[in-house]
Amino acid sequence: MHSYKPGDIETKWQKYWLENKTFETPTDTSKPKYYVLDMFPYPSGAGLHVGHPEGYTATDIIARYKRMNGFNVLHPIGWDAFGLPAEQYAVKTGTHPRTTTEKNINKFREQLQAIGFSYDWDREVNTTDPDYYKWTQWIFLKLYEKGLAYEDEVAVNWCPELGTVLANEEVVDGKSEVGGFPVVQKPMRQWMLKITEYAEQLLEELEELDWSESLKEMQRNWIGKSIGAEINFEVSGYDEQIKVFTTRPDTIFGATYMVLAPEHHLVDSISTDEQKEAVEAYKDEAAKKSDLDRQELSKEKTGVFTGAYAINPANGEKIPVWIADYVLASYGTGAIMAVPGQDERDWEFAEKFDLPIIRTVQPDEDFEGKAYTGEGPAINSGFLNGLNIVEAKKKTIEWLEEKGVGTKSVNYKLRDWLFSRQRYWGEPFPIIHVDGEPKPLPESELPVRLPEVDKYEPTGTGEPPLANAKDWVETTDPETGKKAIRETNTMPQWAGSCWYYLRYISPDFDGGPVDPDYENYWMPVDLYIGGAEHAVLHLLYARFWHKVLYDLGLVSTNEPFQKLVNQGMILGEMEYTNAEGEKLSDEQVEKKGDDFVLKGTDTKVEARAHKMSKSRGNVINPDHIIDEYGADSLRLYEMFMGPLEQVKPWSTKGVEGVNRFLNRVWRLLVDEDTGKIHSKVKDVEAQKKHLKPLHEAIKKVTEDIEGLRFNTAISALMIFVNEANGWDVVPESVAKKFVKILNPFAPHITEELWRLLGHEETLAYKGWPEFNEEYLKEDAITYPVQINGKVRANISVPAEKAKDKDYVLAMAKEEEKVAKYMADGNLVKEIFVPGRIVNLVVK
RNA sequence: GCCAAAGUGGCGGAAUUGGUAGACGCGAUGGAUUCAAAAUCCAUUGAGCUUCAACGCUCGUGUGGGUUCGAGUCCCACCUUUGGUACCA
Repeated sequence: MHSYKPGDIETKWQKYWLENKTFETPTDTSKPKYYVLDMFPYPSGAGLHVGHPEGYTATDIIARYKRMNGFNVLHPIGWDAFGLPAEQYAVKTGTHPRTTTEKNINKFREQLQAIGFSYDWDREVNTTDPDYYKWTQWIFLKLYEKGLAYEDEVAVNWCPELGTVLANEEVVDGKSEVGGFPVVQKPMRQWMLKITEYAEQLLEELEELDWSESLKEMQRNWIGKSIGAEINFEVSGYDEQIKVFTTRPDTIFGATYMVLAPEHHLVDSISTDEQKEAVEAYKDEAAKKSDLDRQELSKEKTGVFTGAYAINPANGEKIPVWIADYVLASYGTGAIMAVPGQDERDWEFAEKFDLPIIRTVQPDEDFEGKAYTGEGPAINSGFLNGLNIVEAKKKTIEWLEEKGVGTKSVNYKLRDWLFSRQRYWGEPFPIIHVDGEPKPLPESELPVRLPEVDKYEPTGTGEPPLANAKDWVETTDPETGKKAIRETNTMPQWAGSCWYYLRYISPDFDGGPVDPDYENYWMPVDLYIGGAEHAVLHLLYARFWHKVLYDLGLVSTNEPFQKLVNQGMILGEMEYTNAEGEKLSDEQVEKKGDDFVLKGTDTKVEARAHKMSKSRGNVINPDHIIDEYGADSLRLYEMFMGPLEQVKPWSTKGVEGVNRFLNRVWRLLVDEDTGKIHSKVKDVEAQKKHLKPLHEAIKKVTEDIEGLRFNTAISALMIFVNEANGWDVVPESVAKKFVKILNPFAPHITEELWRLLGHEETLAYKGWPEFNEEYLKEDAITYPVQINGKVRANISVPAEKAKDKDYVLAMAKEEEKVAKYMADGNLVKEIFVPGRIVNLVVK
C-alpha cells in the first residue's frame, strides 16, 4: 500500500530543503524584493504552542507564494532570548541562563523545522549572542550621544519579590505581570530613553502605515496627545506661580480651586503653618501607597487644603489651593485648575470638600447630571459669554497670551521609557561610571559581555545581580586609565527586539548593525505578522529606535513595518460546563432557545472556549498534531479555522477534516497500489470541464492569498478536488497547476507529488499559474426571478443574451410560476441587474 | 466609565459595489462496502407548515425601528461578547 504517509514525506522534504539550502535568501538585488517577517519567539521551556504556527504559517504561505511569483524573498527567524524565565530558573537551580536558553532554542528550531517553514536558517539571530548584542549596545551609545538616554532618580515600580524594577506595562492591577507579586513605588537611579521627543512623529507617521485602524488607535491612545493651554496662577502672598495644563481653557471662569499633586515642588513652600501637619501627613500617606492602593481607593477622592490661595487670572478671585492624589505628578505640570462645573473628577472633589461650583457652559435643558462636559454656550464667563467651546478656547488663549499669563500647549500621555532592569540575563550597558559620572565606553570596547556570576539573585538592596561580579564591576576607564565602575543594570527585554528585523538583512556584517547596501534593498518590511499583545509596546519602541536610526542616516525608511497584521488567539476546544464548573460531554448537552441546557432539562450550561492554559488542561501541543496528522494538516487546519485576525477555538476534529482533504488529493493523483502517478492522470489536452474548475480555483486562491484570506483559499482548493474526483481522466497539465497552487499551504505533499509527476527539482521556485478569464465564462447564466423581492423562479439564459434586458425580462415573464403571480396584480416596476437578478414589482 | 472590533445553523465559518443567506469544513442521520470494525464512497442535514409525492408556502443573520423594488450588508436606538484603557486635567 502506498497511501498518504505524511511522516515519511515530511521528514524527507525537510531534510532536502535544509541540505540543498532551498530557501537561502538571494543576494542579487536585481529582482523585486519581498520581506516577510514573523515576530520572533521567546524560546520558553514549554516549547512551541499552537498559537505560534498560526502567524508563522500565514507568513510562510506568503513567502512561498511570492517566491513562485518571482520575488526575492527574505523570510527569517530568530530568538528573543533574554528574559525572566531563564533567569528565575537559574536562581532556583544554578543553571546558567545561557545553557537553558540554548537548549530551548534547539527545541524550538527543531519544532519549527518540523512544520516545514521556509526560513533561511543561515540568518538566525539570537539577542543573547554577544555578536548580536554588541550592536544593541552600539545603538544605545548612539541614543546616548544624541542625548536620548539619560539617568534619572525616578519613582519606579519596585517588586520586592522579583527583586527588580518593572516597567509600567509589566504591572497589571498593581501586581507584577509575571508572578502576580505586589509592586510598590520606590525612587531609584535608572536609565531612561527619551521616547517623548518622538511623540509627535510616532503619532503623525502612523497615518501612512498599512495597519489595522484599531491597532493605530491603540497607539494613538497610548501616545495620548491633547491640545490645550498652560496657564500661570499667582499664589497670593508669595512670589510663586502655579503652572497648570488644561484642555479646557474656556472654562477658566469656573476654576474655583486648584489642586497640586502631593509630590509637586511648591507644596512645601506654600503650605501655611496651620496646614503643614495635615499636608505632611497626606504626603506621607500618598508616598506609601502602591499602585494597587491608589486604584482601589480611587473611588473615594481624598485631599488636603494647603492654606494657600491662588489668583484666578480671569476674574481676580482668590481660590484655595489643595493637594490631592487624583492629580498625577507625572502628567502635564502636576497641577490643575479645578473646574467642577465641567469636570466630573473636580465635581466629585468639590462636592466632598464643599468647594464652590460654577457652571460656565450652559447645559441642554434636559440635562440632569452633575459636571457638564458637553457642547453649549459659555455662561458666567465675562467676555466669553455666548461663545461655543471652540470659539471660547481660541479667545481665551488669545487673551492669556496677550496678558502674558498663559500660552497654547500640547501634552502627551506618553512618558519616557524606563530602560533599566535589575537583572542578570539582559544586555549590559556600555557605560562606566568615573568619579560618579556616567561615561560611555568607546565603540572598540564592544561588546561588553555578561560576566560569569555565582548567583543570579539581586543583592537584596535593589543592587542588580551584576553587582556581585566584583572583578567585572571594578574596571578602568580605557581612555584615562582612571578607576571606573561598570553600570550594573541591564537593558529590558524590549531592547533586542527593537532592531532585530535589521540584523536579518546582513547577520554577519561587522561594520554596523546593518549593511547599508542591503538595508536599502530590503527595507521596509513588507509584511509583519504577530500577536496583538505587542500592539503597543514592542511596536512603539521599535518604531522609536527606527526613527532615531533614520535620523542618524543608518536606515533608509522612517518606518520599519509597512504592513502589519495581528493574528487572533487560538483558544482551547469548546467546552460545556455546569454551574459547578464541571465539564460535560457533548452528548449531555442540547440547544434550547438561545441557551445550551442539560439534555431534557432547563438547567443552563455554559458553552465557550477558554484560553489555553496548563491549569485548565486544554493546551494543544503541535508535536502531537504533527505525529498524528502531519505538518501539512496542521498548517492547513490553522489556516482553515477562520480569518487570520480573529480569535477562534481549536478543534481537533477540524484537523481530521483537512487531513481527509489531503488524503483525497493524494488518491486523486497517486495509485495506492503502485505508489506511482495514477493511470487516470494523462498527458491529454484539458477540456473546458477541467479548465473551468481549475481556473476558478487559481483565481480564488491567488486573490485570497493576496488578501490574507487563507480560509477561503483552502475552501476553493477543496471545491476543486471535490470536482476533480468525479473525472475519469485528469489532464497532467491540470494536475500540475493544482499542485502548484496547493504548495504554499501544504509544501511537503506537493513537493512529493511534483516529484512523482516527473520533476527532479524543488517546486519552490516554479512559476505561479495565471488564471484565464476565458475559461471562467459560463455558457448560460441563471437569473433568479423575484416577485416583490422574493425569489419565485429561476431562468436560464444563454450567455450571449445575458445582458439583454428586454430578452431576459421577456423570458422571465414567460415562466409559468412568474406568470401566475403576475396575473394577481398589475406590474408596476421591473428591475433588471445584468448578470444578477430580475425583480418584478406587482400590485 | 471611555475607545475599538464583533454578534449568521448543533459547531468553525462563507456571502463582490445592497441582488438566490448558510460556500467549504466539522458534527449528525440514513445507505453502500466489510464476518465485523476502521478507512472510503453515496444521499440528507436552518426551523416549521402543506402534500401520497413532486411542487409549494411561512419564518429566519443579537433586539426594536427605518430607508429601498430588494437589507446579513446602509441609517437610528438598544442588548451582549471580546480586546484595549483607566483619576492623563
